[in-house]
Amino acid sequence: MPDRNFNEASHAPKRRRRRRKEARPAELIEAGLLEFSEKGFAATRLEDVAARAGVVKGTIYLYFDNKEALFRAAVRSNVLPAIDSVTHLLDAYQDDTESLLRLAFQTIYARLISGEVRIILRIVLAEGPRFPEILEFYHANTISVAKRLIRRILERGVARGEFRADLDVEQPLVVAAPAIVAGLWMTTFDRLEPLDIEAYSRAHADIIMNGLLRRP
Amino acid sequence: MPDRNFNEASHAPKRRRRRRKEARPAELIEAGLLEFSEKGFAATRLEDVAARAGVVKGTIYLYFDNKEALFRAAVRSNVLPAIDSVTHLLDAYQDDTESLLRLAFQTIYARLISGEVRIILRIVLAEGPRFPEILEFYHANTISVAKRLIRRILERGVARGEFRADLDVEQPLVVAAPAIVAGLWMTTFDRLEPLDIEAYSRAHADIIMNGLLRRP
Amino acid sequence: MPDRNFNEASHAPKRRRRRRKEARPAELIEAGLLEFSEKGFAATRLEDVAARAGVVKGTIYLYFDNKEALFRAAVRSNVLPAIDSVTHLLDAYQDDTESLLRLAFQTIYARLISGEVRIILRIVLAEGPRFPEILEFYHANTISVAKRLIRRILERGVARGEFRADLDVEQPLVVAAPAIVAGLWMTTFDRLEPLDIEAYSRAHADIIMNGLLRRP
Amino acid sequence: MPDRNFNEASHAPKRRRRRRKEARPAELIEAGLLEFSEKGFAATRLEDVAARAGVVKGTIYLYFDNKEALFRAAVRSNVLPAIDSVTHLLDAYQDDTESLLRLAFQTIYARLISGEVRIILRIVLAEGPRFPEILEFYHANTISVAKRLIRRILERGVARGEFRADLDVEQPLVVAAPAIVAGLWMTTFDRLEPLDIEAYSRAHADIIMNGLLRRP
DNA sequence: CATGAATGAGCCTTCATTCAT
DNA sequence: TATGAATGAAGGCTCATTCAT
Repeated sequence: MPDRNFNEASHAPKRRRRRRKEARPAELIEAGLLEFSEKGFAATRLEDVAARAGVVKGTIYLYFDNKEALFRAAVRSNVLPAIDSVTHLLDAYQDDTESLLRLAFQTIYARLISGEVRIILRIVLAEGPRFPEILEFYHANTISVAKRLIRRILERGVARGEFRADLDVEQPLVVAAPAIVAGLWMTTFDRLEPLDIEAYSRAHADIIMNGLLRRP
Repeated sequence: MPDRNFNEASHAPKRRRRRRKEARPAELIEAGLLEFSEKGFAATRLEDVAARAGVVKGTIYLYFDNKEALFRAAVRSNVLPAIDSVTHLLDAYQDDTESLLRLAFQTIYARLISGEVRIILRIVLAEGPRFPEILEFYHANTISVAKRLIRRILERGVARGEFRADLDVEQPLVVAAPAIVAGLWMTTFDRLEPLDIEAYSRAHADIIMNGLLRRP
Repeated sequence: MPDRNFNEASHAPKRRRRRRKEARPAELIEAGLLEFSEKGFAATRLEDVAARAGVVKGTIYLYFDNKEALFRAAVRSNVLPAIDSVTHLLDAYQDDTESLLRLAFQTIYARLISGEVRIILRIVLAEGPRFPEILEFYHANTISVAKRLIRRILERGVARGEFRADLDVEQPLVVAAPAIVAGLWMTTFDRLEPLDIEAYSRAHADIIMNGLLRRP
Repeated sequence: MPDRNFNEASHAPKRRRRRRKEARPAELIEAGLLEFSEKGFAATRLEDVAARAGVVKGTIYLYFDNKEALFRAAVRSNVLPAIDSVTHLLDAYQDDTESLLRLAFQTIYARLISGEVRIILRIVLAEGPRFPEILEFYHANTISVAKRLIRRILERGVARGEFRADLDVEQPLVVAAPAIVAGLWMTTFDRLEPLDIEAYSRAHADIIMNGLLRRP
């Protein structure tokens, strides 16, 4: 049970009023994210979300119009940050493209392990068909950006003569796919057959790099 | 003319719409498969499943104990056949491993396009966490078998000196991952950004093969 | 499971046609009686009744219009016979009234133990309020007759100077009540606290006889 | 669907019918008690119970887990108080045992007429076989206590030389039976043949007392 | 006569949503 | 802001009843 005893305190010990106004929804979004990812949209009960956030059911409606609004907010919440960090990498990079791509892989796997990204990914795949809007949003803000990113790396490698000249740079998804599958695996089959993420990511980088690099 | 119903019978004879005498359970499973994949388990209404199969709600219970039993049956229905065809390929193969793997890729993509496999895959990923039993079943009967298959191909390649000696044959998932991602893409983002499955699968085979083969 | 294999036999091995026509409903009534007494009217499933009689659900409708009709038939079935035997006793009796009443008690308890009577009694008490018709029927054919019977015995005892002159012969129910309670006990609390029916019926006869007889 | 109070209502703010601020569960139990006794457990519709209590169906589930829980609560509600009052009688009694027993009879009949006790008794007898738990509870808290009570009175009478020495004090049920039967009669056959409760209870006390007392 | 597949109405139960406090 | 009691609309499941075979 989270702390709920600072409510009646006349002087909030921590946050200013302006912050509090955003603190509550954030808690609800966080709680919603977890519930939705565990149960799916339809099977998630707002009562459980509320309990997880330490409030009662009705309180949710102070911040969100309805269940779907909360769902959308939850999905949107953690999407953007995941991309930016990788994007900046590329712009300023000076070294050879192999190490750049390996760096990108490292970043991706680090994020996969953290959990947030995995959860959202699974939710989007699971509920996407019923929420085209979310699908669109996720595609535009995550998938599409990530694809473009990989593609630019591929183009860079080809342009600099590092990658094979006959590479189809239009298919960056192929290059990233093993990481995506790893993320899905960790939210599904991992309990049945744990994935050695270390060895897996090494094999991923190894095979793909080998497949991309120009033969000497 | 029947001197029996001379009374107040004002209603038409109301002939039952009799379908082809196909197996009922199979029709229901088929209908369930589609509904579940569209809406997810919780949001699927048995009434809709029944309607899709041309019967009424109650009829489902003549063949399945409850909603979950139907769900399980739907998932199980199309799992087994998908594997066998590929397995046989390997046992009798005589040619070089590259062409063997390319053949395997071809088979995989052909199945992905057909739809059935894709649907099940998405359902399992989406609802898996709430149905450990199904996850287990699918893992044991599909994922696991497929992984082992790819691994044997990799081992064959290495053993015959065709693939790189330092290849980590313990990570066959990396090799197959792009195909899995393609399958998922087609059930989610394809409407937003259609995947050129031809080019994609070519790039997949191209990059991976290049990554696996020994350098001359 | 009763025999169901004589159905397709072209030559019925046992009964003539006329008998069979009554044999089936009797089986259903018997089965219904048991089910109704165990579960009550509403909770009894015709499927269970049918199974108990070795037929399928639909067959019941060949003999009874609906569930209620079967229920009525079941209740009626074993009512009449229970009374007659006692009635005849009285008419021809020559001995003293004490032994006559003791004989009646014996008969009543013998029947209580057999079960049929008990079951019906419980059903009538349980479902009576919703089936006034049955209540009426049972009252007219069983309760009322039994009451009149006891009353006549009481009157006989008073008339012959054997029973107390100030006895209220209008309340025969008081005299029979312990037997009724015994019957109910055996269908309800007996598992929790078994009734020593021997000692109980002796105490019943003892106390009541003592209460009825004239003081010397 | 949503707000409907701004529309065609000419006036009337449509205030919720707010009952007296009585305890909700108690109202529901009261309503349930009546419905169950009229229709039996299976045939009782929670919608009717709710309507009787002035709420909607769903409200019941705020206080009770399910139909059965409500049923149990209804049975329990009126059991305990019914016993205590009689128990106290015995402990402090100083007078002769005949008047003590007559007093006990009076109390019992007074309660029978009030209705609550009768209703519960009938419910327990009717639904008992399907609710062993309730049967047990009722037996332990009512039947058993009442039996012990009567027995103690009988023992007192015998010990003081007031009742016959050869009395079987192990069968107190025989002594109380006529009252039980009266209670059942009033919930079943009374409409068909009204019971003169005055005369009946007098006959009961008269015969039983006569049967118990030592002959001079 | 009997079957068994199918129907359709009904009820229990859940839960998103509302609202007076 | 937050609560919690209450609502009302579904949806899962059951089962009496029907009917073609």
